[in-house]
Amino acid sequence: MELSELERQRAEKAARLQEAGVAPYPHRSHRTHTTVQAIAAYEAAVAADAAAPRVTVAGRVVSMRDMGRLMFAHIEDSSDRLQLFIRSNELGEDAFTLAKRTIDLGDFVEASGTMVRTRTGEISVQTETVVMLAKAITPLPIPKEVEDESGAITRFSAFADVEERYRQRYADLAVNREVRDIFRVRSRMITALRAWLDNHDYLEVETPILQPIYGGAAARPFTTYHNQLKQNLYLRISFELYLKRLLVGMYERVYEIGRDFRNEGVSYKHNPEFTQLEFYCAYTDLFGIMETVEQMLAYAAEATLGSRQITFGENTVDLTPPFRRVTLRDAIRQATDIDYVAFPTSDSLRQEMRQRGFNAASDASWGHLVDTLLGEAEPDLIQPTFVHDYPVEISPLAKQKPDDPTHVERFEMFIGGMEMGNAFTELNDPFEQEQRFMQQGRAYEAGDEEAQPMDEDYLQAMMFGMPPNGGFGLGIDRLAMLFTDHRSIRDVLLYPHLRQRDQ
RNA sequence: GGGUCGUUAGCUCAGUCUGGCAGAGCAGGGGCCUUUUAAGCCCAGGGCCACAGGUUCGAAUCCUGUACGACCCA
Repeated sequence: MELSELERQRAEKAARLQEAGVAPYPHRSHRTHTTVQAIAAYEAAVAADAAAPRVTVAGRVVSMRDMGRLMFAHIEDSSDRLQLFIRSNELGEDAFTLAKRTIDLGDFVEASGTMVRTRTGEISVQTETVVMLAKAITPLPIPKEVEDESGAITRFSAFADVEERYRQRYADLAVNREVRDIFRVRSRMITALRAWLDNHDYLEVETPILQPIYGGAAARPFTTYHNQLKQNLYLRISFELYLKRLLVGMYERVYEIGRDFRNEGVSYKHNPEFTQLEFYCAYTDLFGIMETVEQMLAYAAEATLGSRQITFGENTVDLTPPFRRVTLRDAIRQATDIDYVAFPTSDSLRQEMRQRGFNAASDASWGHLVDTLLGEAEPDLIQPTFVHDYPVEISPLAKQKPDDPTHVERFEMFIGGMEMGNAFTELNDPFEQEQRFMQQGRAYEAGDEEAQPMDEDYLQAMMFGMPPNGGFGLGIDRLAMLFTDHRSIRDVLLYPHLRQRDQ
């Protein structure tokens, strides 16, 4: 390890401790109270007119004010901050000097003493012993901050470099408490979704991440190789086909929460690996799924945030059922004035789009052009909206509408101007499914790299009989963006993908 | 993939337009201080100005390219 000047100074302090017979990295802590518990214990003692409690607290040193033979410091644990009131009177001359000379901002320490209120009124630990728990060598960019009467915190030169925050998330989390809260909300949200599904007789399952054939979504996969089997494998792009096989196996309600991988661009709403929730339910259809999703999301919002109204940027999103329903045709008509049904070939639709000033790639299929048009409508879909009835060309796993075989029973759900989920009345006719796969194969031959490959085993499963069912896939990261009011998927991923940097 | 902007001390940033000794606050080091909370005061440090090349007597600054990132567009 090559140490910087500041790191070298701190390493010397660790050595100084060792010389004084004190371990800079002792094995154990003897904490009796979290900072929140210590404060609560003091307030309870005051209320009961009892003696102030003795505590041992532990945490990271986040501020220090050296007054000579007296010093103030704040430590922070995962519950809160607490002031240490450290005097040579209590510690004794030698211990006080050692503490002063060896403790830096960022160190983990443990302090024992009696709870007191200082002259300015702050509840503190009147420290009798202070022990190093873990010496920090690299200085953390711990900002100075001031809290006003309303509790609002003003930060001075906070650690804010976005790239460094993502690359060294541990440092970001260590110094930016509000970042820690993002991932607490994310965790509570997933817990709530899981609880809702568990309480509605859904079985949580785990299906393969390494797959011999990828499928279930329109995306390019990551490819890997199994050395011993001498076989190419793909990282899954969705769980869909494996979950629906389980309905053949007589489970009626299944779900999985896990990671999907798509070999595509990185953006504020795309990461190469992302978390997905998919569930499938037998004996229901697209419209049953809509109601299920409404109930599940309303519950998740309430359980996570205590409200169905969610602040997202300048908007307030209301997750109270029912959600708005609009056909894809109407949504696109409203946003672009184009009725794509009137332009049933890629050439005619492309011409119409270009005439009206929209971008239309020359090599795009008709289905992709419709998808491009939907992109025009997307930013305005702020309140929860089920956009339903999709062209069959871009929906090879969904069942056709009984009265219109050019369209399928499918919806995409939009909230906050983002696509959040995708659902079908699932196709369970093996002969029709085979035709759809073959059509996808032709699309692939024509250059559509996102077309879905034939999956013989999936067809075999369906040949045994698959009950009618509906299914739904939800982008967990995007829902987390909504729940935490963040605009970039990177803000809700602990370790977002970044390009590798030299050194 | 294209465009715009950014990269200067451990952190947050000036300095770049108009080329001329590398700056501030915080953090760190030495000293003073027994009720502070962005504590205060005194002293002395700390730099591959992202990287490579070019122009120039002289480049953090101008030009070209590269890397990484942010935002916008596709």
